[in-house]
Amino acid sequence: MPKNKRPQEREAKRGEIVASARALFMERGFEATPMSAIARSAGVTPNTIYWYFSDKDDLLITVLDELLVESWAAYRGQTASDDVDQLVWVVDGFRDLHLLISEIHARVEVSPALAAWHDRFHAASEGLLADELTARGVPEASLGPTVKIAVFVIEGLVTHGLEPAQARTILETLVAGMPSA
Amino acid sequence: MPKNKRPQEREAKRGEIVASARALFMERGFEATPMSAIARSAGVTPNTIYWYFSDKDDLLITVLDELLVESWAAYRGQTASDDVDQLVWVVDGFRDLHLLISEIHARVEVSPALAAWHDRFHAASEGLLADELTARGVPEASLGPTVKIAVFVIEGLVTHGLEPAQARTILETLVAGMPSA
DNA sequence: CGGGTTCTTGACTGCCGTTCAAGATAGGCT
DNA sequence: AGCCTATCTTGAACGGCAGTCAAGAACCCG
Repeated sequence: MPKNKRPQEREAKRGEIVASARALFMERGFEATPMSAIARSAGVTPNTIYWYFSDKDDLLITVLDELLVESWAAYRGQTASDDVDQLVWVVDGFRDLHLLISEIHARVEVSPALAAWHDRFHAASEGLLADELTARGVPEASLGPTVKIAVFVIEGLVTHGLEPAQARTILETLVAGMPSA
Repeated sequence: MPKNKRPQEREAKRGEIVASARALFMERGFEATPMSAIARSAGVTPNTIYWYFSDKDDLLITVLDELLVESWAAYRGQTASDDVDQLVWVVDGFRDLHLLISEIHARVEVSPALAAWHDRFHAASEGLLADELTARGVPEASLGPTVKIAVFVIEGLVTHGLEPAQARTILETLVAGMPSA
């Protein structure tokens, strides 16, 4: 195309690739989705994807960033009544990402770029949770460990696919055991 | 070989394959270990492995069973002073398995055999932990959720590779928040 | 010393992520 | 108008992977 191809068209095609990848990654998982399937779904040859993304991990990270931005927006617009309700809401939101979440944790050991994304994600969400728990009266001293525990429980609930009812009970027990001022 | 080849030799070769697989799986992880590397390390052609094991997952499950038996024996022989010490001991034992543990959770979604193993493992270890916590005074009513929380925290600590000191602090906070009689 | 089971292997298939070099496209410049 | 060149697309190919297959080697039992 032209020297300065209108970035509109470029971004449109790029966006289609990301959308296809996102849908397939969420539905079948990362490893189970070949580049060829993403390409087919986006109406493109596999090679074309490599013009827009350096490799499959790069595409995954782009998808994850997109999901992250949307989740963040949804979180801001969420009506958090109870403490437990808030955690339940988070777990519910992650539920259809459980395939990806498990695979991310496995791939972190093999893809430095993904490891960096994972670290950023944890830092951000733990910071958010820390604010929330501080406001709820968790003392500064035990804040760090309490945040980690909550994060690990959330991850466990999601990756092990526990039923909503059971997840709620567990989160209630978790909150009941949190240190308070 | 013979009709009834002395099972000694057969088991010896099978054992060598398992030992090689175990070492490589633990060192590099499951996905990063090709069958060819296991074969080379065992002094065998890749095809030979398929005489003893139906596929790579079958070999993995054999390795995991072996590790499980040894862990169980070590657990029985362990001197559990404190509550926290006990959990710290468990986390320490799992530490060099963190590659495998992450990969198991991802592969559970794709390999029914591995999923079955994972379920059995959780049932067994949660049963064990339930006994332990009951003896420590956790009331029957909140036993289930408390066990799940502990398991998820242990898995989180292992897969995220937290430093021993940090892990201990987190486990202390966890135990402090457990319901008591 | 044959025969049939147990074991081993070389050759192969199909799929994967990724690379490469050739081609198509179309604005900017003269 | 017509070339230049950067941008984009693709067919073909590579190397590595898990797993299959059919031919062969090994060796106890009759």
